[in-house]
Amino acid sequence: MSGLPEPSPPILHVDMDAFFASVELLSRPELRGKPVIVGGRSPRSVVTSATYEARRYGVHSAMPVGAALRLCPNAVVVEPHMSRYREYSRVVMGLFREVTPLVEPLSIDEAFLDVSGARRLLGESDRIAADLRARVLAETGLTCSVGVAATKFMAKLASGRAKPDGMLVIRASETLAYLHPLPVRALWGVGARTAEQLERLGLRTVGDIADAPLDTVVRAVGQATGTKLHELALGHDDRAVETESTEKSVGHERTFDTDVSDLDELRREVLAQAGRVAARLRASGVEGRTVALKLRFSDFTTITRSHTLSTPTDLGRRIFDEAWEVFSGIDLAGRSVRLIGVRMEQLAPAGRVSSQPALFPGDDEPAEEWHDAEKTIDQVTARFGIDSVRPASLVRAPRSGETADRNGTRR
DNA sequence: TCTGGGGTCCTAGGACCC
DNA sequence: TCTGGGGTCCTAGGACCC
Repeated sequence: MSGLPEPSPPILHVDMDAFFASVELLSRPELRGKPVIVGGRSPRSVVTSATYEARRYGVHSAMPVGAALRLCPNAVVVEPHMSRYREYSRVVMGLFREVTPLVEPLSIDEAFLDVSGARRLLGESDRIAADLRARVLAETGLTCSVGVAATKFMAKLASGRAKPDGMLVIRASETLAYLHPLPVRALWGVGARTAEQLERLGLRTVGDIADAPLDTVVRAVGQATGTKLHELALGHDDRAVETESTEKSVGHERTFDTDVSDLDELRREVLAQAGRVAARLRASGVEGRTVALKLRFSDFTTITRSHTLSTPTDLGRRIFDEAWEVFSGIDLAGRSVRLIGVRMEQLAPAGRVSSQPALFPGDDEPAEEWHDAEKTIDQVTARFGIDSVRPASLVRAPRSGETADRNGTRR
């Protein structure tokens, strides 16, 4: 190595702290400092976000709200307001884009930033990160944590370890020393199952994976995952920050408060979901070719059945017809249904109307029932005060569990 | 008060084609 | 005649992430 100072690492990973819960605290300041859980009101809802005061009791995301309350009986449960979170997401992503156009949103509350170009103008990346954190707080009242590193994976790892309200820089020269003592679970893509398989082979730490022959890792977890993990463990990750992404599927699903065996009720749910999926496809300007139906039974076994159409569609009627056809082919064997969902896959940009050979029967004059479903969606959106000026295709019905909110628009 | 809802990616087998 | 080999599409399930 030369005597030149190491350049500051180019990748930032920004992660909002307890995002949903923190947004709720903005409108309920009296709850600040208290254990707060964001979760639905239904008996089967889970924790979607929790303040650090609640986490101290062992509460974490995806935990049933009931279980969380047993751990932390004083916690205040707040229902989620997705549209509000989306709005704050839009604002913070906008702040990120003032730093660099190279922003890759990973989810509603986190993003990668490539600041390799911005450094010239804005200073070293740790300085950029500190300024950005201050800016986000000043503009939104929300805190975030930032990881700064040479690669995406290391930046994400760093932000996780900086939480909450912190920042961590891992220089390229420090990567392996930092990485290798960590448990395999720290690798991106290693969950409970994969960790178990790796540990069965005596691979306990990231360093163990780095030292193991690639073959061994591949045999344990498969070709793709094995290759990826081995690379990550060696500190290799050449993925670029991608500003563009294309959606691969659009779906809705619902877990019933109590299991359902009534076919009419299931049919109505599929009808409503097909309509919402179709509306979202149209809003995104895409059509889908594969209709997938998902069922989860009382015993939690889950199946999916799909069918690929000869031509793509963004019409609720067609999606419903196909989904219900698929449903009819399933032997329920007397089981009742806990969850049902409809998803469209194989998405592609919608063809121009003129390229459509013809409307399908019923699309120009919807069946009575179909018409009712569309009306229901319109009523719901109207009831929640969604801007009626906006074209219908840009408005979607609130998700179940999502409460009334002024702005129900997507994006 | 057992286990959400939105997704992505991978695997594996069979069909089908060349 | 005992059966090749690769590529692509479709389908089902599962792991994982936030």
